[in-house]
Amino acid sequence: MATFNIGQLAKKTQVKVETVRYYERRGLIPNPPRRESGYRQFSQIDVDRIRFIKFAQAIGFTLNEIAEMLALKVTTSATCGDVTQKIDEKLCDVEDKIKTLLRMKNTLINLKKACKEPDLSSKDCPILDSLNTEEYKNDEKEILK
Amino acid sequence: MATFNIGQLAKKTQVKVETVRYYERRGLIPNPPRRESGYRQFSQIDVDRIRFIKFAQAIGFTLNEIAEMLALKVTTSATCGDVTQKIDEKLCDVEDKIKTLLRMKNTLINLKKACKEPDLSSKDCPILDSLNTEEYKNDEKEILK
DNA sequence: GTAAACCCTCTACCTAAGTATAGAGTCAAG
DNA sequence: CTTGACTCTATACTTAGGTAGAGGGTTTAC
Repeated sequence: MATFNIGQLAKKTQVKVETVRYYERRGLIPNPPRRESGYRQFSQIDVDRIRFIKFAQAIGFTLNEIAEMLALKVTTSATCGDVTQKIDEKLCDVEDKIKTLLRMKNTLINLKKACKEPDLSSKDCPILDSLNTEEYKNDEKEILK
Repeated sequence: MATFNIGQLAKKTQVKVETVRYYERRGLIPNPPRRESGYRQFSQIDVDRIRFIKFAQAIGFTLNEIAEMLALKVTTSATCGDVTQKIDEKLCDVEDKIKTLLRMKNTLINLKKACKEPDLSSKDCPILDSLNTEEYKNDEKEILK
């Protein structure tokens, strides 16, 4: 089985060398065997593992959550349902974030409408002006509810 | 004009005392006058300022960006257009984030579909199993593009 | 056989937005 | 006049996910 050094692993996975060592410290990849010199020896399994980590990150999992999922893999009593439960939790997170961002978007659009005259001096800008008035507070309540 | 201590300001704005001092250090609120004892004296203006900061944060601006906007207020040459430009930039940020989250959501839904049998042992879970196969990599490309 | 490129550990640093703590001084009520 | 609540500064710590550098050893190609 082909083995390679940390630099080659980093290249294959598009990750920095320091990041690989960081993942090892965090327990996200197993402690690799070492050569006489102390050089780490990696294999294809580690490549797959790091790609999995990067994929899971890209869909919104944190490294802690990824560690939990990887732990499931070695817990023989864990079921497929344990994994789908984590997916469901993450789905809720993602949906909440989307809702919040949509509310932000609406508020920004409303602010923009309120501020249509590009040549008004900043003194007269309704947004900066709101610092001295109560006007934006409706939006504030809107966004926080 | 009524003045009050930092604790009262914090209460009115639902912010921690340390956070008020932090905002002062960051230049987000002006250095307040002090009593003989060194106690800070705040007024309604500071209440409004902190509420503005919290509002702007809630719609996605960072403290640095908020500082920039506050700086516009004192730059007499700044126009209302300068503010709408910042709003537009933030609108793009927010829209990008929404797009990314929607892609994440789709991928999560697809993963969930792939993993329908709640009683399969984790050995057979298609997601954890993907660690040893190439299967999830299509999703990976999907999400990264 | 030597120089470049690589690897090792350990420690510190980065962003963002605070939060916490120690040790000291101040204020208000009883 | 004392006690408890408040405030002051300064410094360090937090989370998350890395990144950077110092000071050394190793490997490889010419």
